Amino acid sequence: MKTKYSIVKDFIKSKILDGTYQPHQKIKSESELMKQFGVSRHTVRLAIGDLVTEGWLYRQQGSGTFCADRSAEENKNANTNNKNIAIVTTYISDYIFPSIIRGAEARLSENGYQVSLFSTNNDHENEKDILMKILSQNFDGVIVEPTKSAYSNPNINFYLEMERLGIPYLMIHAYYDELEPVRIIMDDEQGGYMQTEHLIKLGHENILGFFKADDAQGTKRMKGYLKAHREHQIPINPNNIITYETENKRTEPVEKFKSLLEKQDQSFTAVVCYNDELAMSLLEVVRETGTQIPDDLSIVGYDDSLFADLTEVKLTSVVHPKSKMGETAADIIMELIKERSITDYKVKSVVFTPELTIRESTKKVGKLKVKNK
Amino acid sequence: MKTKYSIVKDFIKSKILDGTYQPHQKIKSESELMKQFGVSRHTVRLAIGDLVTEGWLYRQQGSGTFCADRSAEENKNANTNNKNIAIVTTYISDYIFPSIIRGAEARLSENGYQVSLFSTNNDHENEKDILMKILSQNFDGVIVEPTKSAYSNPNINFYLEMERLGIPYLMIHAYYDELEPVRIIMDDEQGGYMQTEHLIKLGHENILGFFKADDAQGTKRMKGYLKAHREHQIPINPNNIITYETENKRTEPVEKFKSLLEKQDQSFTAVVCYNDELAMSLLEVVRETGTQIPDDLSIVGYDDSLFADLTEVKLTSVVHPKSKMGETAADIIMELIKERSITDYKVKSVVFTPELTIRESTKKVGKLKVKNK
DNA sequence: TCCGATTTGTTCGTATGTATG
DNA sequence: GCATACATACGAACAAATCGG
Repeated sequence: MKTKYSIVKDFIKSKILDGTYQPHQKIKSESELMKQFGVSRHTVRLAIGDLVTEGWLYRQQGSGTFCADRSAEENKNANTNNKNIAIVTTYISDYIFPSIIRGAEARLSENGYQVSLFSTNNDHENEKDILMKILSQNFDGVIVEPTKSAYSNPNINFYLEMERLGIPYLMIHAYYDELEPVRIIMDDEQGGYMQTEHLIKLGHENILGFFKADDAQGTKRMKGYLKAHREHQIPINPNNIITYETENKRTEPVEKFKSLLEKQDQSFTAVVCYNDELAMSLLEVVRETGTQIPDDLSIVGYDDSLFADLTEVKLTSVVHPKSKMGETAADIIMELIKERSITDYKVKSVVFTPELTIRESTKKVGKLKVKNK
Repeated sequence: MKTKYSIVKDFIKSKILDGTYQPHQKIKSESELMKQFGVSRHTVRLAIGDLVTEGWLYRQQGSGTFCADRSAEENKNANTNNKNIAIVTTYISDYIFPSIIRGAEARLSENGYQVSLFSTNNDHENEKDILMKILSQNFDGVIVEPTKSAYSNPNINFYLEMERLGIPYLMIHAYYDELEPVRIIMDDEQGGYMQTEHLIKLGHENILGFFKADDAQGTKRMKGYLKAHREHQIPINPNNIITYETENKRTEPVEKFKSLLEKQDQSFTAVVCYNDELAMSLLEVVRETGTQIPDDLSIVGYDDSLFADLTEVKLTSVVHPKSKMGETAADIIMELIKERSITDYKVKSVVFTPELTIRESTKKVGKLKVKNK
């Protein structure tokens, strides 16, 4: 060991081992080391580079070179230098999830990460199995779309364990309130508000609202629906609010809507839908009864999905960031991994502001009432 | 990944993974690599240095740089008894892929396997990167949806290397002919035949055919289209066949269809579409020109996707097994892993027989011709 | 055994790009 | 906007090990 770079290397290493450099502490900059040892930058970089690959240091461009925290790293994950990220969603193929996954996968694989996919099928038991599996391996980070986020979660402990092990995670779409995790969400309350306000401004006063009850998005959108009514001093008819569970999403709301349409005394003129998927189902019913959209009935969707623009009646809908949300989640989980520190959720969380895309499914309320078959 | 040293690095790594460099074989010298890539020695050394620390190469001063023997190391990784399967698709979010992935994921996770997702975005370069990544880890099996399966594949070597390492893989949707892999496919020729024959039996004799040119499905469906014509002794008008590439799927066929519709002398009465996605795009055009489906024009889709049943004109379409295909692929890859033997592809391969679901978009040819705007 | 060509190892200098605070 | 710090890249020189003749 008489080469210059190995002298520099040994010097830095000894400073770490004798405690002069504590984990996450900045070490001398390259130029300082050049001066101190009277060597070229290249030599210093060789020394530091070796120590980085050996796990003693990490570099951050623009910021400096830091002492690595080797305490947590003692576990076996040191040998497998693969970068793995788990994505846990409720459903893989439904609706807008593919776009979110695509966005995340694209961004992550660009950066050399590998994506493992898990789906809970909206079941807490499955979620538990998956979290256990994730915990028993060595993922660098986890992106979670919470299962039944409106309810209390029996798997909180697994997330806490993840924190204890220093595995960063973040939640998309919604989050378990108790955890205060970093999250990438929409302002769903604002979204529900915008759906409803749009209709109110078109003169509608009797507005049906369909909301999913088992996820936080649904309850928040309903909150926005109520807020819009209150702020515009429109009385709320409790019978106008229909909630449903994910399991029954294909039957429950459709049947309730059907029976409401068939009532002689119904007088609603517009519908706020939890999402475009539901809006499509309701449009199906509407078509059968011969009701005209938007002449007889206005309808607002949510997510601005492919459906919105595809069908005969193009749907007024709230824009969902979709793949953008996936990309953002990917970027932030990578940041969290890089920092390896516990971050206040407020620092990293992102809230997307909803926008309304107005198409053909909404219209000023007219004299016409919804026709019964 | 666009830095010069990473290009050199990837090049060398790919040579190792595709079997060009065998263990202990000498690789190109630094000066040769300098010439080959037109870069400085520093850059070459950076690339090689990385690969040395990652365990792919070892250097011997005065002698050269050599491919490392990783066989011992593979065994070390092998004892991490996680069951991992990679799924490689062209696109994640498009269309019917989410259903296939869901089907496979569900079945695999039931059996304790973990699914890693990769998408090539229909680009051979990406496919190569992904195959390299898969080869450098320890996957138990790989499910591949081939990229541009109609063309010759530049990454054959990586699949051969997979075989050499005893990693079972299978292909879905289509396959690279040279490899004769186990495959889960549809009888696309039969599908194309059924689409066309259905129209012929309804009296149509002037049938447009839109086919994707860069995947095997497209060419096979076209083959079926031609066969149906021949067998029913309907003359084929070459101008009736339109092919397009995946990259242009949103523009090329639509524009060609538009210009055909606008022609004064056009006389086609039906359209065979490569898939429902295309059919939807064409329906959009049709709607703008005021042409009536199915009175003025019959149209047949393929895949029986969500779209088929969702729109105003419900689409006659060939049924695609979708999630069933994913499940089957999962079952078979698990069998292959269990057997750990080289199986004749004929034993395990599955060919789904297509069925036609007749809905509202096709009708007996009438006196009416397609109207021009 | 020595020589010379080749190949990797170490070191210096310089320049420009990019991220951070 | 600016200085700082790391990232990438080019060029050059000499040292040390290897190998064939």
